[in-house]
Amino acid sequence: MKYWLMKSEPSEFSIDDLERVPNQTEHWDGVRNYQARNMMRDEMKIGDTIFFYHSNCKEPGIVGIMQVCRESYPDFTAHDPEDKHFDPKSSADNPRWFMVDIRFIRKLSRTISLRELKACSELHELALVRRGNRLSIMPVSHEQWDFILGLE
DNA sequence: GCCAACGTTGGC
DNA sequence: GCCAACGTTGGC
Repeated sequence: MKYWLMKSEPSEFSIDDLERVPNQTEHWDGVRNYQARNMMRDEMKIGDTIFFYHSNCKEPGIVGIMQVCRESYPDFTAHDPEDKHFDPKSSADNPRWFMVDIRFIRKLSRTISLRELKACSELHELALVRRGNRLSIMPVSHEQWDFILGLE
């Protein structure tokens, strides 16, 4: 089983939104970055666990845990001209973008902030805290996962 | 709202 | 294939 971190702007979709959604399950649509897509498409497996990260907000940080409950399939929002993430270069016949479904596991008892994560020498290899990082999906090692949960 | 750091696009 | 221009991300 692998570990991941996925970012979402809480003004778009927050951990509270995920907790409220039917079955507490949602598709992770809208990823339009090849590196992130490749990880979802090729590496994410059912049962992998994921940190839910709030980005571009007042207190950026890890706020919860979720789990992969359906492996990759085409991101159909790319084919809807009305959708914010519409991509005319993707089609149902030849999809360019993929997504997985994820299920809410739990909220953390507190936000583990980016500021706090940056201050931990144990996490210097984590893509999230590396300079200029913009990846919206990234792998987390088992050691990093346990360390971060130990901060809670 | 600013802006640095990226990724993508497209002319050549 | 290079690279300038442009668009986006996301912390601050």
